Amino acid sequence: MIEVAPRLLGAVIRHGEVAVRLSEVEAYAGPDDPGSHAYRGPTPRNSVMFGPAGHLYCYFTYGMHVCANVTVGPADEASAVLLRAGQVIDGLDEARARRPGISDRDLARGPANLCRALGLQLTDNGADLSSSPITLELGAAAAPYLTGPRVGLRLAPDRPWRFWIEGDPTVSAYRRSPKAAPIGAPE
DNA sequence: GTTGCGATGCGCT
DNA sequence: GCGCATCGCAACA
Repeated sequence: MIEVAPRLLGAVIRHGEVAVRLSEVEAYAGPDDPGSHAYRGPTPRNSVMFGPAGHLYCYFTYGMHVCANVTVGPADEASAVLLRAGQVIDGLDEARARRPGISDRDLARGPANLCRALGLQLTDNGADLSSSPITLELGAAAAPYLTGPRVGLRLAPDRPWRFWIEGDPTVSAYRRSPKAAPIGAPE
């Protein structure tokens, strides 16, 4: 499933008028990954992760933000890819209206911002990407990409499971969680 | 340019 | 009750 994550780079997620070409994603590998929501087994919140691939897992965090993942593995693997950033390539006017005062580059820069630009909400949790108003079109060819540590996690931040398109200005700034262990510390 | 911190509410222990 | 896969602003360099 880690191999699948970079294939989402360059893919286009579309919700109504607005489309975003993904420039940055982050992989979460189910029950064996301390950083994953699925780490402690199925709960009502993460149940979509334990379902089939090709569905949207949306969750609410920090009292105000929504983030979105795409489930990618077999149902029992509970793996998903967090959509971290991208470029708005369609529906620019609507995306701007949702995020007044924000530059075009930053409209979908960061996982919560991406959801706001696309208009994704908690009610979109579980959406089937093959038959819903939300669709995902995979890119024809993989873009050159880089990998590095994951953003914002307290646990297991150093697994190099963040993927981004080299040189793309819409990739979010890397910030390590202040509560994460020092770089290179054992998990 | 970077770093620090408050906002805000739900899921889980 | 506590922690959080975040963001944006204020302060500093």
